Amino acid sequence: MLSGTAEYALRAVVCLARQPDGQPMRASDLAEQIGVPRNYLGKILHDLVRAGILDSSRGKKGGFKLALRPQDLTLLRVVSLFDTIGVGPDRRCLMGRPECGGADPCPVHHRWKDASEAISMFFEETTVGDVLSDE
Amino acid sequence: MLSGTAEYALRAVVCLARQPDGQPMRASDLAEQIGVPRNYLGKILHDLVRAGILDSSRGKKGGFKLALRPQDLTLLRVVSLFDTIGVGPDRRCLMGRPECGGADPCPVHHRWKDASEAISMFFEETTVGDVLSDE
DNA sequence: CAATATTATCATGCGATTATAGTGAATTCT
DNA sequence: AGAATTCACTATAATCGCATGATAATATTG
Repeated sequence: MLSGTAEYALRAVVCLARQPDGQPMRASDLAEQIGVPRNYLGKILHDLVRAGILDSSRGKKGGFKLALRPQDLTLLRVVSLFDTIGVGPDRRCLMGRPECGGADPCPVHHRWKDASEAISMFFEETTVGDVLSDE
Repeated sequence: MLSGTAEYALRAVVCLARQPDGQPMRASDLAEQIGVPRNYLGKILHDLVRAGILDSSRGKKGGFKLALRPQDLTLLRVVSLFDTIGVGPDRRCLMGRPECGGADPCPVHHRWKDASEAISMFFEETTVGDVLSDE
């Protein structure tokens, strides 16, 4: 449902959003806290920086921090860097019928569309702020 | 959203369900019809046989056929052989909190559950018979 | 029984994802 | 200035899913 890499990214982002005053956090600490191999997490964090989701700073008091307010960062923006969520524009019918679309849907087309859109909507509409809301 | 293998299996099963009188179909014919590499499909079909979804017979008039009535075969039973759909019993929280369950859900737990259950429900409640219903 | 057709199974290659190692560059502190 | 710390980047290895090909086992037919 979600690749390991995407899930790591999500946890890292949420963990950073919990930092008081947006204080930066070192990659090693982050890796230990969320249980992800240190070097691998480094690569993921770097991807997040290049996407503008995180800011990084080097040196003694450096680390990673969120570049946006949590409530402005959707889960989709994080996850879509690593996975393709939901049914893309070129996604064909579940049953492999190329002609299955608006005009000539297969019997299960609508039910499948509803279900898969529920997933897309979740990632589109949920923000990191929502995840934090009760802590 | 669904692995290639699972999708192949789904198409093969649907194709077999369309056979008149449950006549067996050879792996090669099936492979050609649904556009899947012959040898690879053989492996998938074998998996379906071991799961009790298909019957196979060797020799001159052999082939594969459904072992159940289409309306008694859910898509979940086919797909779950190859993919894990939705949130299984041991599936941890989306955010990686081991304690996230019924009693102490994280803020997005319910929304995530609703969305992912829409997918599970689709596969659980849709049968091969449903897919065939308009032909 | 022999010939043939078909599934069953194993061994292997390929590519994407996942993970590791190591070097270089920037920042901070003394 | 110099040392320590930390991210940036590249190269490489390990793992897994996907796909192919060849061979063995089994059933049907005559």
